[in-house]
Amino acid sequence: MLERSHLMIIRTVHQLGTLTEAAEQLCLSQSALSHAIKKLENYFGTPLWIKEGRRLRLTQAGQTLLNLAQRLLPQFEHSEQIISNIASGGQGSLRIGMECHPCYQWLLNIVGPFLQQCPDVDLDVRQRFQFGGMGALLGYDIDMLVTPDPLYSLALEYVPVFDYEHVLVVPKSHPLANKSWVEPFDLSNEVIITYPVEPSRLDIFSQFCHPAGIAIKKHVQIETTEILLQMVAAGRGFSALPKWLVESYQGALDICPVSLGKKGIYKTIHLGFRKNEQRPAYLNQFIQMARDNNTDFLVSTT
Amino acid sequence: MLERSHLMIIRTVHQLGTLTEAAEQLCLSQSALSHAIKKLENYFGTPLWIKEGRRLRLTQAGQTLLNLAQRLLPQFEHSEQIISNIASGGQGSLRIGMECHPCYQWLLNIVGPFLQQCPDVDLDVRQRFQFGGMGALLGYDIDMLVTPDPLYSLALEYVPVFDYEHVLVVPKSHPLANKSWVEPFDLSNEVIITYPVEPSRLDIFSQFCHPAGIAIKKHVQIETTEILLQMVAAGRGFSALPKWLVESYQGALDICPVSLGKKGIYKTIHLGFRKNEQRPAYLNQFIQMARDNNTDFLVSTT
DNA sequence: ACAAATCATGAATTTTATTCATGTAATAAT
DNA sequence: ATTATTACATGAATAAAATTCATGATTTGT
Repeated sequence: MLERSHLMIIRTVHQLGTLTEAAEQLCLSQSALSHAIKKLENYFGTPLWIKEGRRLRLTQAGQTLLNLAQRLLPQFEHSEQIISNIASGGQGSLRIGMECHPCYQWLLNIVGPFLQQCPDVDLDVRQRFQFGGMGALLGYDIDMLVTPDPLYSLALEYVPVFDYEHVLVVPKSHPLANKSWVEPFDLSNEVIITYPVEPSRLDIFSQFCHPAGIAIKKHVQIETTEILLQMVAAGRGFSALPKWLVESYQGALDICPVSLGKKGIYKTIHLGFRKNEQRPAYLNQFIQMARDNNTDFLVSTT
Repeated sequence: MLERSHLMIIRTVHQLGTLTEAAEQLCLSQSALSHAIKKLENYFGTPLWIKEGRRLRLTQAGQTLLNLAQRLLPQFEHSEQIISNIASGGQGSLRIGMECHPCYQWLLNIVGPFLQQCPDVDLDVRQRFQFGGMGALLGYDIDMLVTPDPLYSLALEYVPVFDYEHVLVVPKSHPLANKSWVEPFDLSNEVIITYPVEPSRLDIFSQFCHPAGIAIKKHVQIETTEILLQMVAAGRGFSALPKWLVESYQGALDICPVSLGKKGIYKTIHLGFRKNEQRPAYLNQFIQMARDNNTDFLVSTT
């Protein structure tokens, strides 16, 4: 029968390229691995690799197994980790997925108190998902999703936990800094600096510029919030971030938040979960803390 | 190390309730199973069941493993099936998910020719999903989803394959049968017969009655199309179905399609797939056939 | 209290996996 | 070309693991 150890063989061989190296990593002799593979191929009645000279190439059957391995092995590993946590007196583990950079900043304020109140819970935060945050939830790669854009699914439910205004960030010295809001055409011919994500997922484009038919001058992508805001302060462009985040940096940098449109753009961070599934107590605890804590840090400064 | 065989033990014991029965189903002696369990519990350092008299109850760790087993074992089984199909000269397998009853009727017309053109492909059609059709796609429970209501996801893509009008079905003898369309208030105080799904997913309610603030007299749910239409013909109520489906029964039953609203309600069946994944040739073949065949059966009668 | 059913356990046995020693084939170096 | 090197395959020997057998302990229903 196809076992987990076989999947590990498939994955390791694929990763290292040669049986000898794979055997070493798997703590097996080369001979043992060779025997094991032969037996597996025999079991299926089809080769899993074809040997092109010294190179190994997966057959279609082998590819199928590799896909399976890459999906299932992480789940084995995670469950084993949960159980060893439980075995050593812990409560369980919580894997949080983040779909936006500002969410991460927000999360940091919740995580500290949570870890203190639930010291027996293992925490893991992830940020890149093959199939998006929703796919990660449904595929059991994460247990909770933090997102400002909850996508509907029958199988998921979302809890709103925090409202904020999404604002334009301009240098304090810029004329726009004195206005209380900007119009889309104020951004034509400006440089916009954002986190490196798809433009379609950036509200400043999808909610503000594009509906008004405004094209910007240039789009620059920067990974870290600090550098991004320093670029803005240096007059290299504008950005768009949560207002609370901008305000927390206002003491240190010459930047200024301005509303996007007269009414502003308001967002709500949601926590997403799989529906119809009994939640561990610590997960409900997390939700509770997230809802309670949602104004504590609005005045904090970095 | 936690192996597939352990997951099978967990699942079988949970399913049958006693170790003795489970051992039999697993083709093991009771003793062997007992030893295996003891070893596993030893490995994790925590019991997986607590014995309450003769009854077994899963611990939290055991519950974690049962969850894992119920998610992973079907995937093992499916991959093994695919590979044995490949091994015996086949091409692969295609698991199709259906989110609506009319889709099923539509699918039947495609499946026949497809099986003929791809005799080496195993086909499986599924209709109930724990996390909805989208969840089933993302969770690798199915490879293709047939749905008239494609839900957006970054990780999925949809191909429209067939347009149809969703119409009201009334008995031929009813006064409404002579009108070319009905208004929502025509349905107030009427009985509506539908397939047994959530009312929110039924277009006659969500797209027609509810927006107009119309409440119906009674909602009856019936599983099979034939019986449902016989009920309509017998004057027991109205229903709402694809026009082509109604027309295919008009020869046999005294029923009549009537448009919902002056403009009618038009739907499009979509095929959904995981994005960013290389598709087997037979899947593209299926899509092609689905798009080509989409008018062939509009004139057929049952 | 007794019979029936269920699970646990240690020792014996069988099965399975692994290693050792060696062979063969492909590639790289001289 | 020849030789050295690296990588994989194979059969027999060995080590490890799982399974059975025989039996004892515990719970449940009558």
